[in-house]
Amino acid sequence: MISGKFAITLHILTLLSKFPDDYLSSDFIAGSMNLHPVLVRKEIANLKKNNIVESKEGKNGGTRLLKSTSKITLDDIFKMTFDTVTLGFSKNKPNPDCPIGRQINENLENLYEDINQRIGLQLSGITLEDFSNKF
Amino acid sequence: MISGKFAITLHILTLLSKFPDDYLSSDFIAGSMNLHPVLVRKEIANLKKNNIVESKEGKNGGTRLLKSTSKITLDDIFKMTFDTVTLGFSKNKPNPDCPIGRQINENLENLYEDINQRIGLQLSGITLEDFSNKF
DNA sequence: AAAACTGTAACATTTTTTATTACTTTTAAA
DNA sequence: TTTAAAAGTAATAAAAAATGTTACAGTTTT
Repeated sequence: MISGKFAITLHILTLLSKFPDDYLSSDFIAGSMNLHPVLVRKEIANLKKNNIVESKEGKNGGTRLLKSTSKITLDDIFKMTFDTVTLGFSKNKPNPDCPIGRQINENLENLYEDINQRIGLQLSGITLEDFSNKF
Repeated sequence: MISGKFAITLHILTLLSKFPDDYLSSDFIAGSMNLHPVLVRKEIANLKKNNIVESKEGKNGGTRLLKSTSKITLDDIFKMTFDTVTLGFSKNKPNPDCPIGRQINENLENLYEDINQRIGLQLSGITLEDFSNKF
């Protein structure tokens, strides 16, 4: 999965930020986004791996934030849910005998690296707290 | 089609820039990227619509640049091949009774608009000539 | 013990992207 | 003046990616 992860994860975290003391169930969270609870749990698994949230199993279980909303940036979320933003590559092994084909992907890669650096910089200036305050 | 268009179009234009006086056939171009000629012609149709290239039908026909490589920026290409860069949305109609669900897409949209503005700014500083010179 | 959860793998479905075919039109050259 | 080599384009097919579902094991509270 690539697309969707960032938006789902940010949605989850925004919800958690509004109830910092409660364990929210994947069913409750899924209800807010009209999504299957299993997909929510998959993204929560990723958040746990990154020590952003903790979960409690069993009855009355659920998930809550581990870190302060002011200590989580959108760049953190970007990095843990998205590889890189790209505008596409030449995917069918371009002709190695053509000087353009031979180098196109390398040059695209360089370009996209720049783009991603700028996006990272921008997103690192926005905390989950900032984002959550918009609601 | 969304993905692929930018990379394919940039590849086409880079090739054309290396032979500014020749009409290159879609078959020749497709050969450089190991792609079906029909897909190449589709992207060329888009370039023609934007007055970047012209084509000649019939035997010995093909496509060539209409504009100077120093007058075409990567932002021009971005704008004509890509809607917007996003990190995804909540696509299943999030719950309108949830304050987060109700507003999530609007807030994501705002965020992505910023991202796209910055990408546009960056790409507008790179001409086709600049890019082509890397080969 | 029952109920309400999480965790996760396997599988199914849907959507998007990419590729192909088929056929029309145009032009240059033999 | 016929043939070959090209573009243009619509319709369809195939492949890949994303998303959704089921099923079931494990955990914790009541």
